[in-house]
Amino acid sequence: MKLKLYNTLTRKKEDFKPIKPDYVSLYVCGPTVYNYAHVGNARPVVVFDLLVRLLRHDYKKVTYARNITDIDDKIIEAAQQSGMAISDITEKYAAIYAADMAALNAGSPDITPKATDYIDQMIVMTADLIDKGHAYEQDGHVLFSVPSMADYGELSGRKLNEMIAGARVDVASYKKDAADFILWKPSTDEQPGWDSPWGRGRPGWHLECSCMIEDNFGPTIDIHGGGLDLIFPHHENEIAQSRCAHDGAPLANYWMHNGYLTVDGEKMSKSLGNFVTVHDLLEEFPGKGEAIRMCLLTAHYRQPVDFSRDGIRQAQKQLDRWYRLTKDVETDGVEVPEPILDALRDDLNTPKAIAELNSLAKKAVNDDTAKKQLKAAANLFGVLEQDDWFDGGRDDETAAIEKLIVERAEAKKNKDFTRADEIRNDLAEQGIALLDGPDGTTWERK
RNA sequence: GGCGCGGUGGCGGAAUGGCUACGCAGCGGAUUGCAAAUCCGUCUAUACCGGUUCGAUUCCGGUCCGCGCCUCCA
Repeated sequence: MKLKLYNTLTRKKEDFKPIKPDYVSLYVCGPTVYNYAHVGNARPVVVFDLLVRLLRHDYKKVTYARNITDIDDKIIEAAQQSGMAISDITEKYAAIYAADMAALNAGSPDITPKATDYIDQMIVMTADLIDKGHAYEQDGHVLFSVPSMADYGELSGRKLNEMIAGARVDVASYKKDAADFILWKPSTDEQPGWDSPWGRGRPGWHLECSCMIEDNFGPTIDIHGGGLDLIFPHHENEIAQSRCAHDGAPLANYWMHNGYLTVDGEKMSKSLGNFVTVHDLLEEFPGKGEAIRMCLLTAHYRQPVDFSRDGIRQAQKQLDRWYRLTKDVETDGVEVPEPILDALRDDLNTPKAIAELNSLAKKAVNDDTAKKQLKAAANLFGVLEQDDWFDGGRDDETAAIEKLIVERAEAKKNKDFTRADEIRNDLAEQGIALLDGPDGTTWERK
């Protein structure tokens, strides 16, 4: 089966055809680095990581870019409040972000462009848009002129007059039209800034993505991704900038947007305060990043996922079972079974793929080939990649546990079940479960 | 006000014009010194009202409920 993707631009599932037959270019909007990422922020990371794994399986070459926004008013604010230098803040949180996402088995993108490395390109594009009549300077600001673009709103399906009626916006005095948005804005002496034809200033939010895509890929990429909340205004404005700078060439042929992570049915967001950071969650579930990943993939990516610890526990149990089945299994040369690939090729139908994995797990009980296929397929899914799933991380305790297991075996031999159960219960209190099998006793950390 | 998404069993969550996955939990059994794990079996669902149809959970219309976006947001 060929890959099908739901395209936000057409609101339909479409057959995926990359610009070049063997190559796929993909750009996903990344974080603004001024604090910890929450679980909702992690959802697109996991979703698009899975897409990239599938694309790498099906295509010869894939280039995956995810940017880092390291210049933004929120970062400036964070610097003022903390007294830290801006670069210290952005480097610190970019590193934490990378580590937290890696714990969810989300691989590093091929390219991680930083906004501050693209200031020159942003100035060039801004000047170009002014030249082409799509932007204007006013009071030290440069604004994109939305009315100058005939088909503005194609992605979000909005019309200009409808938006203005919404009027939750205070229209700034320097805007000619309420919908116009900033390409470049002036900086005060305290604010970070770069010299430009319009004075010392800094770029607007949307511009970096347009420039990074142009610089790394050219005018048009295959897939552009991000969360649902980026459709408007961010992606709409990226399209406006890029298409007006590139004689109307599309910015991306396929636009993909993941649904929200919710908490009690409401969107998890920093402003609502109902968020849990990935960092904290990893401390709460040490060594179980894969369970968090799995939990995020239990629902189809365009559906909402309601966050709960119980969901993570459920995912963990599922993984426990798969891990037990594939212990010491090698996957050399084993192909991922087609039903699982086809489920993923159907617009990333992860629940279907998980169901197929489970049917494979059922078969794997007494079938070594199925065991290998299960592991290979799970690896494509981005799970079953840890060697220390059950005994993660605490080497200092291992010797003590094994010593108690020996003592208990001795006790059992002597029919001293009181002592044997005592050892079992003591270890259980430390979160260690003992499993008596035909070949002796093994243990798992819960 | 404008635009959009969704309501499936106790819970999570797919799919489909006819026979409704899969997982968790529950229940029964096998196994076990006990337990866990494992295996076998098993109960429960398509918000409401109309329409189209031989047949609708699926298509159409309406009602109710929940959520989102409308320049901070993944």
